[in-house]
Amino acid sequence: MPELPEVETARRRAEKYITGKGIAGVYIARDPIVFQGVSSRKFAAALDGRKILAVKRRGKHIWLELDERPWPTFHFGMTGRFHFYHRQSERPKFCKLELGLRGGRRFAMSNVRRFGRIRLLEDPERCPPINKLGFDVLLDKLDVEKIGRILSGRAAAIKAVLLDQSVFAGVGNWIADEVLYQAGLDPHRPACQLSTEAVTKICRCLGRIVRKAVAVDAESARFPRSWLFHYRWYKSSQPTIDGKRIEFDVVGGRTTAWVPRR
DNA sequence: CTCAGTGTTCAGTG
DNA sequence: TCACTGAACACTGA
Repeated sequence: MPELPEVETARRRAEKYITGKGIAGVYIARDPIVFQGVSSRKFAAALDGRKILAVKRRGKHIWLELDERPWPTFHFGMTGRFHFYHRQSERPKFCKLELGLRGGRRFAMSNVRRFGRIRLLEDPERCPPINKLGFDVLLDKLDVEKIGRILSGRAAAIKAVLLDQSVFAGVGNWIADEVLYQAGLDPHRPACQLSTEAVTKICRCLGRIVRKAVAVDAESARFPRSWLFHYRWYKSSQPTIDGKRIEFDVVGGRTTAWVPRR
């Protein structure tokens, strides 16, 4: 589910479905990994009876603003999802948290692989990990000069730096590869060697890709046919795009699909 | 049966 | 302290 467009889409759906609703009934799964050891009693006590005022996002993190603190804060990991439904019998598999809402609706987060996290924070925006995040393409203006300065101090491959949440909040593996493909840049290039022109291109492509993905509700089938995204998954079959071979390397610890120039 | 995966964090190194 | 690398985390589906 989980790069910026998917997370923003989940945020919008949640905003529409649960804003203004009162919480009446909380289910918390016993899962010390996802809840990082915070007891289910403490969680339920913090949420039950509260009113949901807003649903906010920064990077890949989402939190609910309630009428009283602390506030629940979600990270999807690789497999986290939100669910919206009415009957308890529809509770999803691997449900970690379910809120009953006044009026009969239910809201839940599931997480198969347990890389996701649900935290209880006094002030999510000012607490780690959210206060450590860098530029969020949708919330912040991408300041090319500032970003250029950051990149000039990083010797790691640009692909690795694109994945660094303290620089580009919300960018994940497919967005990083898509940006570099559309910008015509080699993912192995040390970030500090990029020209101003290359940095400008990265910022432009990043903005365009994320906005477009959000505009189609992060439904990948509606991403433009020209995007590398559609061709990158068939690793074993030597895929091509536009007649050019797609290469697969591990860069920044992640599988990287890229197209050598010419 | 084996392995990779839309992610983060932490230990270890330089 | 900082930048960086690689492993660990947990589980499913190809």
